[in-house]
Amino acid sequence: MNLHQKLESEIKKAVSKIYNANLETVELQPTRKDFEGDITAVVFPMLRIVKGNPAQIGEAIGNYLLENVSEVEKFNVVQGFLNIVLSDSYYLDFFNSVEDFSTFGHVPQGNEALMVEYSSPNTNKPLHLGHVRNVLLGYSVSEIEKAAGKKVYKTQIINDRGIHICKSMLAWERFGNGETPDSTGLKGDKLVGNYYVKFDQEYKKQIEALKSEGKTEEEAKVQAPIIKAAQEMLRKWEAGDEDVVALWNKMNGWVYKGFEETYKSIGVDFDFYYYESDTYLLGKDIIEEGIKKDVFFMKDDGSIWCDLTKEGLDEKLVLRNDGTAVYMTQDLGTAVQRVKDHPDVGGMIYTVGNEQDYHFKVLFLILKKLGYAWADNLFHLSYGMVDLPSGKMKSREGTVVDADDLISQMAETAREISEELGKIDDFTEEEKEELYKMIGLGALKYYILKVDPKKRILFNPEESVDFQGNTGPFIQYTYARIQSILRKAASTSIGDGTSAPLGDGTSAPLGDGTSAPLGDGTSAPLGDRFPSTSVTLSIDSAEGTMHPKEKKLIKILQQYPETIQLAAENYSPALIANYTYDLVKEFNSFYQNIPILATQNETEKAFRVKLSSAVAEVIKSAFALLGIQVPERM
RNA sequence: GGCCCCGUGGCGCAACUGAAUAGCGCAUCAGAUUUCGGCUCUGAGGGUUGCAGGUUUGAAUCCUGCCGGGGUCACCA
Repeated sequence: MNLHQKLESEIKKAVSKIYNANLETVELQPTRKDFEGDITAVVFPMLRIVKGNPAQIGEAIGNYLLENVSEVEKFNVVQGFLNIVLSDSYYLDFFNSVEDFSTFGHVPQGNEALMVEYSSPNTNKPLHLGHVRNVLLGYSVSEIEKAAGKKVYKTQIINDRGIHICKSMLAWERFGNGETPDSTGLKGDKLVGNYYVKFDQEYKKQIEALKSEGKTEEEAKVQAPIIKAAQEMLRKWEAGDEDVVALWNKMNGWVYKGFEETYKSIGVDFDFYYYESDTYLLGKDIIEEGIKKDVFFMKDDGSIWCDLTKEGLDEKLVLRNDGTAVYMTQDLGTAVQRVKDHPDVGGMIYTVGNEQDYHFKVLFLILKKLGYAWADNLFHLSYGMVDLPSGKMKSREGTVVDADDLISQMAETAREISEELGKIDDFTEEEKEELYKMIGLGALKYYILKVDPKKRILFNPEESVDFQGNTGPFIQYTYARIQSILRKAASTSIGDGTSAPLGDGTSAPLGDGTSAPLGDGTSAPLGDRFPSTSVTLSIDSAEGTMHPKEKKLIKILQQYPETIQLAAENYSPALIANYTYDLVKEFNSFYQNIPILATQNETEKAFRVKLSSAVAEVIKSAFALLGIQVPERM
């Protein structure tokens, strides 16, 4: 039982003892900044059950807690808010109880698996900024769910067949002159993407030509020879035509290689791949099953539908009258197939843009109606578009921000900034490149993940992404700085033995100059001694109090496990990002305001070093949940 | 038009799912280094939370109606 729960039950006890009433719930929240206290109990809701003056009730409960809960040191009541102050030793005990901050807050893996689908690209064009958002979200949510104790299978369904694929195949066949990634030095996905664009250009030309012959736009679109040829190619593919299938395999192979490079560069991976060419025929057996269960019905023309009007939606087609599958059929089939393949899967997350909100609403509803146990644990991780200042991104019109270009551009910006600082002049070129990429990616990932997925992002490539303030590099910088301190701490204690290596002339004047005024100026709420006997790392300096900045840091560290839990429940990397920022901001304030290595008292110094180290571990751990690496130096 | 999502200082975002004086970053202004990394820190100015009602002891948050932006209403995926 954690303290939160303990306080809750003690408050209930207090109310039942004093007022002979039973509280259903107790509202606890962190104390507001400008009031003294750590946790605040809100009295107002109790008034429904307990009659009286909120302030008096708060006072009575406070006194009860003071006597019965050892962690409670004092309290104050403001209006209907009971502000509870916890003792320093409570925080120290917590801090000392954590064995390893690098795994702190992570829950051991349970048996139930969650399948997370993300990326799911078409194989006719390279990945762009929109995919980047998708991939970052999917990967991060996977990591968060893992940390919260889920077994996670990362997967994607690759849209590797269909008319759009045939378009780039046809264009390559006609205009490609046998070009390959090797012969051109282009990444495979880029090469294929170029032919997709080429097809469209040719198609448009033909449409114009037909229009000038007096055809309407509609007619021209249907009659253009090149589109007919593409359709013919699709028919051949479906019939298993050897040449077409060979070409299809060859070109998709190029694309996959290109994709893998991009994924590797972004730093994401997958456990399983599903290909639409394998799954597009799935789902028909489910249709029959659905008819038997009366979930689906047949219309006069033989097409199969699902009636969702009772649920406030409309009727949805699930199978064409010629017996061929539609998008919904495939998704039904694929979902069921996934559980067949991996029976431990108890839920799925689909990372797909919000233009498909309706589709997934319907998909989930149908699966529920069909009675699958796991259908209650489906979540559409829906996210808004990434817009450019020029408007929407359109592959065919070349108005996209290419993922690979974007990554190298971010690294370039990182280089420019890094070189000014000049802290890594002794790095080799490769080390530098790696670092720039780490920082550039950190900026990009954080920029995208810190905002609510539902919101649209306007991405301006001109302005590039910030490196100061609430950004990835700011947090990476703080981590690197802590590492610098830890290196120094290690070298001083190893260097001269442990006896007196620390004074060395610098600490004396510094300690005097800075620590005294700060300690006094900000320590208003403190002034009490904690029992130094009961803790391994206590502070027995002259004052005998924990510095408010230290206490605040520990307080934030303590919130990490619940933050992971909350982020997992809400599928929200943004919560992790914001948490990390709060932690870092607090550390920087701590760092700026009180000495660490220059601390005179040895115990206190060791404590501060350990605290810094813990902060660094948590930064690293939290950033790993976002898929962002942190450098030892930068 | 029906349904869904979004609207918070100039800009970009928060607000622990209904609580105290709505926080933070960028930008602006004023300060801080005889200290461990100044990509830092301390402070100031800047808000009738799109508008109007309603519920509540209490609303950015819940309900209703508008306004603005986006999405979706395919036998495309």
